[in-house]
Formats: sequence, structure tokens, C-alpha cells
Amino acid sequence: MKANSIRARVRAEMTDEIKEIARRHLATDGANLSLRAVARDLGMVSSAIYRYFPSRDDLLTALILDAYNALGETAEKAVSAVPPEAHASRWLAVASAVREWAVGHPHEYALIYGSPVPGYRAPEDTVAAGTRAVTVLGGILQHAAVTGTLAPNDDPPPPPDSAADLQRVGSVIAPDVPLTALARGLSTWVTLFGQVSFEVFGQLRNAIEHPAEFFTHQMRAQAVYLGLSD
Amino acid sequence: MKANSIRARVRAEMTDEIKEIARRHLATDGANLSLRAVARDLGMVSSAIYRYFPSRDDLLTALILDAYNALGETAEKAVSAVPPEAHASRWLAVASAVREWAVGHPHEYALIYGSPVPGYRAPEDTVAAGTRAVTVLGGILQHAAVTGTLAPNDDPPPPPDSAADLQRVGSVIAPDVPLTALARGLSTWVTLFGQVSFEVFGQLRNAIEHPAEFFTHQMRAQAVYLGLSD
DNA sequence: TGTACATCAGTGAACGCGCGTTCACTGATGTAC
DNA sequence: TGTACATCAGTGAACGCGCGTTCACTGATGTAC
Repeated sequence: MKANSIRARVRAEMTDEIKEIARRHLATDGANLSLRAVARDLGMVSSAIYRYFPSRDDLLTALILDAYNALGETAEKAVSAVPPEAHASRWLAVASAVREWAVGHPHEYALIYGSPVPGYRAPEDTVAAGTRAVTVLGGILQHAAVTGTLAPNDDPPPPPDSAADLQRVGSVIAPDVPLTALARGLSTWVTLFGQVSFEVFGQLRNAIEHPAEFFTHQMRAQAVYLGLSD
Repeated sequence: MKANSIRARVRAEMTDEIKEIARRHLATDGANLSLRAVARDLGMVSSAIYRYFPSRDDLLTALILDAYNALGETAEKAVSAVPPEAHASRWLAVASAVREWAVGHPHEYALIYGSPVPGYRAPEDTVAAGTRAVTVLGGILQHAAVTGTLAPNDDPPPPPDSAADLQRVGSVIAPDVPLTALARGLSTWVTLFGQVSFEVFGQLRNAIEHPAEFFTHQMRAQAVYLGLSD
């Protein structure tokens, strides 16, 4: 039993090491990661990897899952470091944490928010992990709504199909947030990732030379747009 | 001379056909497109392609350039179909055109707005082609500003570095638009592409089931945010 | 207008390489009695 | 506690494949006199 758990621990460490090296290879190979190259860096023969991952795609799936969870955890940690009533600051903390993680892990970010890998179909559990981060924003809006500090807006109501979509999304993570505020929430969420993608993917080159400052300024404006304050 | 131009025309047609087939291959291979597969589909031997493109990377560059220009042209056409004073409608037309092009050409969209291709460095002329689309939004804002119909906002002024960035960007395409409006413009631009990327890259799956309607609603809100009206 | 020559498109073989995955194997580590 | 057996990690060879690029070539098309 004890001996068995040692074996299990070694196995877990080895699995982590494989993923760690594979992550490093994302920088050079992108999503068409080479198992053999990873094995080479590990000093093993390529077939040895099959003791840990049944195929290349499974290794990729593990990396994707890890990336979603790392980003989700980052967002959760960032939000919990700010008092719950400081809604605007909470939002700013989440947004900055997302950006910093992405800038610090550009290839992992590309894996989950970049072009889909052709021929690769993400399993269900990655989808679940992918919702951790949005849920954090939902929580902020919900808290602001129930404490009566969410500034109202006079946007026109969303059209019926969108209203249904928003209702469904909101019912899980932010049931007390009005539809028009939810719409703004999603818009802001999209803006956050649009901003991060533009920066990480190099779309701001020759335009914005101080992306961090610009980002903060834009996200502060989004806090106002969302109706959040401290 | 005349005979020469026939040869030139045939050559141009062949070049187009290669690119056309290569574009089709983007769907299955993504950015690591196979020259040999393209040649196979053309019914030629793989080395024949080298008569038209000096290397695989040059073919890729041509595709990227074409994609930027196709998107830019789409945006320019969309805007010119709406009267210049109808600023909100012009914006909506541009946004919808961008989305429709992206949804209709998802792999070309991924090529220019997705994850950067590892090891590939885009030449300068692609950067220039990449600005065609934003320039259209700049033109709308500029027209609204000079005709005095751009609704003012009371945003705080951007911090110094961002102000300089915005100044530089704006001086070319929208010199009479105030800085805070430029900041909103960029934010909206980012939101547009964030929204499109989320849809095309499948990030909205299991959330927004009617993306077209949702998109229009969001872009209408952005028109208000920008201070545009008809 | 007719002919000699130059240009060009496309061929086919070859180079050297890397890839994912399978399989029978060795030897070490853990388990059961 | 000691031994026979089962489990497991890692090896090394092999399979069948695809890739980008080069090169000497053939034959058709265009150019110059």
C-alpha cells in the first residue's frame, strides 16, 4: 500500500514533468506539438510517453485542461484578495490577473483562446474548466446586484433570442442581475479577451506601445460601463 | 508583347488557383499547410509550385496578405453603401460585414486574428494591409467629429503613455476626434474582434445560441457608447 | 513570314528529415503467501 | 522474514507515412532577326 503510493507519486511527478516540457514546446511548435521532441528533452525514448498518455491528443487535452484551470485559479485568487463590496476593484483585479497570466503564458493562452486546432475536438471536461473564469465576473455582478450597488442602465432590452441566451447563462452564475446588465457583462468579458488577444497575438504592434497602462485604463472604463463601484 | 501578356495572364491565373486550393487546405491543416498536398490537389508535382512561390512561407504570406485585403475591402464596401452622415448605421454595417466575412471564412480569419504561427514572422506589407479595416472606423469617427455630431463623453483623460499612443494612432486616421472618444473607439474595435473571435473560435458554444442576433444587439450598444447616431 | 535561340512551366527522382504508434523485450519494484 | 509471482516503466527496433526543397531534364511557348 505504502510502496504502491510511492509508485503513484513518482508516476504523478513524471506526468507533471512531461506536461511541463510539453508546455515549453508549445512555444516552438504551437499546437502541433511533437511527442518525439518532448521525449528527447526528457531523455527518454518516444514510446515511453505512452505509459503516461495514450496518445498525442490526450497530452494536448491535458495541457488545455491545465491552462483553463490555471487561468481560472488565477482569476479566483485575484478576486478573493479584494473585499467583496469593492466591486470595481474586484473586477479590475480579475481583469489584470487574466492579462498577466496571458502575457506570462502566451502559448498556453493561445492554446485555449487562439485558433482552434484543426482536427482536434475538445472533450467536455475542458468546457467545464473554461467557465471558471467567467464565473468570477458573474459572482461580482451578482454580489453588486443583491447588495443594491449595481448602477442601473437604460439600454434597450435585448431581442428575444438573445434574452433567452442571457437568461440561461445568467441563471447559473448571476440570477439576480438584470438582463441589460448581463449583456453589458458579456460585452465587457469579450472586450477583456479581445484586448488580451490583441496584445498577446501582436495585433497592437505599431499602435499601442504601452499595453499595460492602456489595458488598465480601458478596464477601469469597463467597470464604469458595468455599473460597478467600490 | 501580346504573347508575353498571355503567358503573364496564365501565370496569374495559376497563382490564383494555387492560393485558392491552399485556402481550402487551411481548413484541414491550419497554418501548417502542406505544399505537397496543395500540389496533389492541383494535379501537379510538388516541385512545380516553386515556379510560383519561392517557399512555403511565401505562399502563407500571400494568403495572409489576401485575407487582410479581403477583410479590408469588405469593410470599405460595407461603409460606402451607407450615407456618410448615418454614422451609427455605417458603424453597424462595418461591424456586420467584418463578422460575416469572418464567419464565412473562418480559417482565413484564424490566419490573421488567431494564434500567431510559431516561427513565422509577418513581413511589413501585411501590417499595412492589416490597418485597412480599422481605418474605416477611424473615418466614421472623424466624419462625426468634424460634422459636430459625435456625442461627447465625460470619461477621465487617458494616462500620459496611453494618451501618446492614442494621439499617434489618431493623428493618421482621425485627427479631429478627442482622445477619450478615440479610447472608446479602440475599445469598441477590440470588442468587435473579441466578439467575432469568440464566435468563430467556438468560445460561445453552450452559451450564446443565436450569435448573429446577439452580435447585432451588442454592436448597436457600441454605437451608442461611441457617441454615434444617424 | 520563317527560323534560331531564349525563356519558362512542369516533371520525376532524390536528399535528408521528422513524425505517431506498435510491439516484444528487460529489469526493477511492489504484492501475497 | 523470505520467496514466487505480478505489475509496471522504460528500451529499441520497426512500420508506414509525410514533409520542404533541390536539381537536371523535357518540351512547349515566346522573341529577335
